Amino acid sequence: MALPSFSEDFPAWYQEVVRQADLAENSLARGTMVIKPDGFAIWEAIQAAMDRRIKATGHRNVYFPMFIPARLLEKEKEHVEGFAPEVAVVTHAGGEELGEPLVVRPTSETIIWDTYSRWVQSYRDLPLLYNQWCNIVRWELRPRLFLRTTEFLWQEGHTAHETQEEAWAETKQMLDVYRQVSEDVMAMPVHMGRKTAAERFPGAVETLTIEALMRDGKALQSGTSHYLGENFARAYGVTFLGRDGEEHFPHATSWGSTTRLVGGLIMAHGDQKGLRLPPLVAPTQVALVPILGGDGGDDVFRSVAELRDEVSGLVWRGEPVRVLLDDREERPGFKFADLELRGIPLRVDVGRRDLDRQVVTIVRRDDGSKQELGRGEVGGRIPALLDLIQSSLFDEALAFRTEHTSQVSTFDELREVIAAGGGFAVGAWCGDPACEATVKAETKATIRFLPLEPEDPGAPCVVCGRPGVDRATWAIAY
RNA sequence: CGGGACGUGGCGCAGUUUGGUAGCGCGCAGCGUUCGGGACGCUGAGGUCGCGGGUUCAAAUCCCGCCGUCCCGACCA
Repeated sequence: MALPSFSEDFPAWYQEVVRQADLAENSLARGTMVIKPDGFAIWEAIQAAMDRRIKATGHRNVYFPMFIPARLLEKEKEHVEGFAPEVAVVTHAGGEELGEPLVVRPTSETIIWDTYSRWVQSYRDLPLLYNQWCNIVRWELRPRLFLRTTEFLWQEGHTAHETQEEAWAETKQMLDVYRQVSEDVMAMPVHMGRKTAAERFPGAVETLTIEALMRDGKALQSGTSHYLGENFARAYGVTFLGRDGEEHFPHATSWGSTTRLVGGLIMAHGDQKGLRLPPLVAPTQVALVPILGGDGGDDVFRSVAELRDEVSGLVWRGEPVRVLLDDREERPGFKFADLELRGIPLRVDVGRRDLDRQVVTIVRRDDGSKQELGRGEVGGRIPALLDLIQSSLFDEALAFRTEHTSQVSTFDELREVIAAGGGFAVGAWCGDPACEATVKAETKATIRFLPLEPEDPGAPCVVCGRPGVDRATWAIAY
């Protein structure tokens, strides 16, 4: 496979690597994908880390149905401005006509808030802190494996609170959970910020986002957390009797992260040889390659099998080290290239020459460096090397982001940054959606985020020259 | 839904202009030589040429209709 350079052909590189590394493939149904075992293992690792943190912040998991009565959507359309999802209507199932048409949920607010109306009566019932792991269907005209598909897996949290302050704190708290998983687990640095009205989730009062930078200079929205105000409570008639004896609407939040994170992971770390997986999410952390040439292959193989048993007994960050003995009937050179394509963090080569000298060769995927270790010390070194790779990938991605972030003070400068291969362009904005739209129309760049709290940029708007009211970060987005 | 390309073994393609026995590379199977950075030789399996109709002695090739896929826009996490 010829790996294109990032700047020229990154999406092609991406699709090709996803396919060859055997993570996912297009399904027969347009726009849907099959997630293959290694791709799913990466998702499971992200999911497990996310789920732990969601539970640690006091939330419990529930499940709401995927198919909901069509009439519920009508209710929501009446009350929530801009909410007009196109949905799949199901009239038959299991060979029978349904008594009333169902729709595939576009988002779950509808069924959840209809349910919450029956769960809430008093301030004593609040807060409701619920999360669900499920799949969701949205018609995407131009699918890209993991990044944009018709069906995807996600987590969505839906909470109801007594006060605005509490709901807003929840919104920010869950955004920080997303930041933690992205940075600490996936080694993918993200910015936390606030969306402009144009980019906001319909029905939300405020949408917060984490934005990551991919290696082709495009931004990826990797998770969102919404403060919904009283909008959904009003739409579904959810009220509670407050401490003051009066009837109130609860303040709501919702937040979600998806299998898109797997796509972000691939594009944040990948290089021209393929994937580079952070050890914490790598389905295989250490690959052992026996080099069997000539005589004495049996001895080499026996030695590698012993090493496999030793390494699989190691514990790294609370879990057994995931090790693979690559006993495929292929030449070593093929295996080296293939294991690199799959992004396996560490590779250990053992051949006749090593065996004679009681050493092994250990190779890091992140920087390609090789070192010789004594056969007896290799096991002891592996946890420290996994730590090093985990942190190096983060540092490298952070350095990349810093290099690809520019301060701009004029529209020309903004245009130049976007045209010159992308990255983030940071500058003053007057707050007028018209200026935002102008930039989008002329450069395709959008405001990815504003600071969590409005910040006086102390400079005129990059677009129109009127006084700036906020500091905006522009980029081309996936 | 607008603009553009393309449908030929599992994958990638040639062949279509000018109709005449369906080919190449990769992959796959067997055997042998190899094995420290994507090996090589020999043998072999695998295709109603997207679907339907028409023209013709003869259609992957020409004509008509349909279906599907991909790329660029709009939409989106």
